[in-house]
Amino acid sequence: MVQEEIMRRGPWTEEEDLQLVFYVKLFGDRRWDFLAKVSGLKRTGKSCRLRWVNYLNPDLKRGKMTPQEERLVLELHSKWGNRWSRIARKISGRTDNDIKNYWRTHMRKKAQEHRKKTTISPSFSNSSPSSSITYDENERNFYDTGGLELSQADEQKKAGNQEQGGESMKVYSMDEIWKDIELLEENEETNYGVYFTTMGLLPDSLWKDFDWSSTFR
DNA sequence: AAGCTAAGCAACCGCCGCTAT
DNA sequence: GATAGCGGCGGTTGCTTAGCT
Repeated sequence: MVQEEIMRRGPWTEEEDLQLVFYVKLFGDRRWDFLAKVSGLKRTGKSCRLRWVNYLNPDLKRGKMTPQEERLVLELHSKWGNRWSRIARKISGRTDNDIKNYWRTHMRKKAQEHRKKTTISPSFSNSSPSSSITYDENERNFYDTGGLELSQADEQKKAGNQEQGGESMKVYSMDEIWKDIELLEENEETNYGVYFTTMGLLPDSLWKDFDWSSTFR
């Protein structure tokens, strides 16, 4: 008879957090399945890893992205596309999830600005009055760029496909869109210094109250 | 004050690649 | 070499909070 252990799902409780931290300190942050079992947490190894990597790891930075970080994300994303973990490794204290979430929000905003622009100022759109691109498609285009490094091969393939596909509607390349975004960013650049000096990192109560120094020693 | 919408964040899912057996 | 198990990654979803009407 197989005993199916009922796994807990959803938000983590403070007790679970403390328990996980304790066992990670004890056994390290590698063997997640083992950790999940030995800790007695009714969570999967994956869930434990995710909780640690995205929340409990004391090396994580909390709070809003700094302008420097934002620029770095933009730069690296234009280079690597949606390789979130790779980007995250270059930005200390930020997780792939952080960056992914940031990008999603950021791109949603940009897509909206872009949409406004195209409705207010048709010149941007190279006068394509009956553009059949829906908002969702626009949003996805903004969100899901391949990155320069990774997409070059794809772009070549796509170019070939377009030729084969014959007549296709006018769609703006990501290069065009990115140029536009970069222009926007540059125009905003002068404000960054002000934001940077006034912006602090605001850890939540857990981080304030928890004695990490004694836990990790 | 209540309702609505957007933004932010945490967590899950499915897939893929690596590794041990 | 085949394969099962695990960790890691990217995509997506859903809940909470903040801001606006």
